[in-house]
Amino acid sequence: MAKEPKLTELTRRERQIMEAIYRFGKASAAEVVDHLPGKPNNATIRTLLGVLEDKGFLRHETVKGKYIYHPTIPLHQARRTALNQVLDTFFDGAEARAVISILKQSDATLTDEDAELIIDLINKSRKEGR
Amino acid sequence: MAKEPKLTELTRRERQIMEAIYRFGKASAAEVVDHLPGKPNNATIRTLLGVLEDKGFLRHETVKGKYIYHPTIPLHQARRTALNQVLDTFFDGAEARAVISILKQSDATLTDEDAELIIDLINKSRKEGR
DNA sequence: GGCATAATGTTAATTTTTACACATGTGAGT
DNA sequence: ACTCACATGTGTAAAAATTAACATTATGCC
Repeated sequence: MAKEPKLTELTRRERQIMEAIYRFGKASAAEVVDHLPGKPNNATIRTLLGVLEDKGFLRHETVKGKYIYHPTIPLHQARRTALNQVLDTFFDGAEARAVISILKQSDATLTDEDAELIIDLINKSRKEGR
Repeated sequence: MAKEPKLTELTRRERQIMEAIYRFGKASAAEVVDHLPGKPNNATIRTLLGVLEDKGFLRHETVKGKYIYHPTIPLHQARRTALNQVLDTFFDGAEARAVISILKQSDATLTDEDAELIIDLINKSRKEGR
């Protein structure tokens, strides 16, 4: 079993697998292999799929004898975590807030404050640059 | 020596170190240790710093006997790579374009098309949601 | 200069990750 | 039901990553 899976603490292959599955929403072992750099051995991927399931990142359903894996962490939550990580590392506060605002469109509703901030930033960049 | 360093192909620790250094712009071995989860041994970090330098991700200058490490890949390029990775994995086309547009503010100037796209998306989300 | 403090480089050992061979199980068509 | 093709699970081995011990070199201050 697992508790509180953290997508940031995966090994390289594990991460590659999770990314592939998030891209497609779900995937079988063979499908994961097809979309992974280096086309690793099928058995290798199955091992790691099992590990990821144990760690609580994936669950599977059986369809005609095939295992179809799904992420347990919902897309909207995973994307938020992944993006926060990137923003914290590579962007400063104002830029990060602007990006976050845009993203709220998918999950929830943009607040007026968010929208104004973005518009301000856009106008500012228009004046300065060019 | 190195050739074409790819930030996406780092080990977990290596990645953590690079992230720490991008946050601060530069860092000594001791500073990296302080800001890393688990506070790993100083010697461990120095080994990895050496590896990262060999691989071409870092360079260092000597200041009063201390090594200060700097990323070789400039911030604007690293952020673009990191963000593209996240966008490709977790976001669909329209969302991704909107986010990218915002980011252009830091590197270059926003184009009119970019700005309009963002404003459209904002207005759309305002109408729909709420 | 000489000493204490703090930095580095190197090397080796442990732990973790990755890979694959082999045995077993499931499904579709004949 | 039989068989072929394709899935899966597991145990073992190889490769890679991570860790830290030890020796060396540099700095700052008396």
